[in-house]
Amino acid sequence: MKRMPKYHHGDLRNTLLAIATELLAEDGVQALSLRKIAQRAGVSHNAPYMHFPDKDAVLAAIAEEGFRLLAVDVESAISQVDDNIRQQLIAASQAYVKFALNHSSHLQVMFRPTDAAKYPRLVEVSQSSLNRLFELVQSGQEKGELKSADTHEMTKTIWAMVHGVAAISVAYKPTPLLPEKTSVEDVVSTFITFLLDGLAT
Amino acid sequence: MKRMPKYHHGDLRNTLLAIATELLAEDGVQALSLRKIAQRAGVSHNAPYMHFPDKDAVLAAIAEEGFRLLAVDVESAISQVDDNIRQQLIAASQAYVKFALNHSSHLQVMFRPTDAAKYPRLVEVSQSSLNRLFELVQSGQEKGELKSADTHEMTKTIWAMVHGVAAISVAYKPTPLLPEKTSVEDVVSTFITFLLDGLAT
DNA sequence: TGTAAAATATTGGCACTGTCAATATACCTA
DNA sequence: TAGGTATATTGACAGTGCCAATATTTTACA
Repeated sequence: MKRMPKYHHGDLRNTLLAIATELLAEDGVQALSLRKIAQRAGVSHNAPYMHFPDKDAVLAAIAEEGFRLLAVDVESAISQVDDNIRQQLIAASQAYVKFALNHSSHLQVMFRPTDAAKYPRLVEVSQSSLNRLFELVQSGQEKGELKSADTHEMTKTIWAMVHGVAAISVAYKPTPLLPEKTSVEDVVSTFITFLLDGLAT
Repeated sequence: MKRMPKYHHGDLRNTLLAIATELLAEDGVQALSLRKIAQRAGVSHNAPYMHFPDKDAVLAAIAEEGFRLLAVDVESAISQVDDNIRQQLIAASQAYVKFALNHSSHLQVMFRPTDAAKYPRLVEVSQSSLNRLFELVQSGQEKGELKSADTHEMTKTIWAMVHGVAAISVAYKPTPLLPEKTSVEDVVSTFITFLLDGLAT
C-alpha cells in the first residue's frame, strides 16, 4: 500500500531531504554536498537532479521543512502555558531561540540569502509560521493587554527581536548575549519583558 | 617609506583582504574562493596560505574588517543628529540596518557561525563595535531618559532587535518586514520606538 | 660582508564539489 | 505489446580547498 507510485527508488525526493537534514545536523551546512546525500541514499551522484534543479533548490526545500518544524515547537510551547498573553509570548520566543540553538544549521539554511521570487512556497511557509505570533498579538490587543497599534508592526517587532537573539546566538558560541551563568530562557524572558514594558522612563 | 618590510609581493595580506571584499560585493559569499582572490591579486593559488591558515581564517579577517566599517557608519550617523538619546538610538539603528542592506554579503560573513575561541580578535572587535551602543544607553540612563535597569541587558536588547531586522532583511529580499512603500528608516524608527515605549498598555 | 636560516611564493597534485551530456532502465499507458 | 516518459546511471569537466615539495627572496647573525 503505497501512497505514491514507486518508480525506481520509491520516494527519493523525501528520502533525500531527510538525509540532508541528518547530514546538516551532523556536519553543518558548509559540509553538506549533494554527492554525500546521494551516496547515503544509495543512489548515483546525479539522481538528486531528477527531483531538484540544483543545490539551491534542495536548500530551499530544507528551509521550508525547517519552518514547519519551528512552527510545531512554538505551538507546543504556547499550549503548555496558561492562557496569558505575556507568558505565551515569552514561551513562544523561548521556543524559537531554543529551536535555533538545537538546530543551528537548519536555522542557518532557513535564513540564508534567498531569492523570494524564486521560492514562493518557502516564503509562504515562513509567513504562515509567523501567523501564530500574529494571532497572539491580536488576542493580546483584544484583551486590552497590548497596545492597539498596528498589529502587523507589533508582530514584526517581536519577531525581529527574537530572531536577533537567535541569529546572534547561533553565530557566536558561546553567545555574547548571555553572561555565562544565565540560561537562554531567562535572557529571552528579560528581553521580551523589556519590549513589552519599554526601555524609557 | 614602507611601514612593514616588503618581501616578494609587498603587502599581500592586506591586498588579499581588499580583493576578497571586492569579490564578496560582486558575487556574494557563496562564490568567494581563495583561488579567485589569488588570481586577481596576481599571485599563485597557494600564496594566500602564507598569510592565512585556511579559508575560514580569511573569512574571519573579512568579518573583522566588517565590524570596523560598521562602527564607522554608526558613529557617523550618531554624530549627525541632535544630542538626544532617542534620536541617537534611532540613527544608530538605522545605520546598522542600512549597512546590512548595502553590504549584505559582508554582514553574512560577520554573522556566520564562528568559533569564538578560535578568533578572539574577531570577538573583541565585534564587541568594541557594540561599546558605542552601550555608551548611548548609559548616557540615556544618566539623563533619566532610560530606565535604570541593567545597562548591559538593555544594550543587548536593542542590539538583538536591530540585528534581527538586519538579518531578516538580508535573508529575504524584498524583506517581509516592510510593506512595500515603507522605507527602512521608518521601519527601524517604528520598531525602536516600540522598544523604548513598550508594547503593553 | 657572507652565509645560514627564515619568510615568502610557485608548481604540481589530490580528493572532492556542482552540474552537464549521453545513456540505460523501469514504469505507465494505449 | 509498443512506445513514450519518468527515473536513474555513467562519464566527464571545470572549479574548489588544501597538502607536499621546491624555488626564490629577505633577514639575521657570525
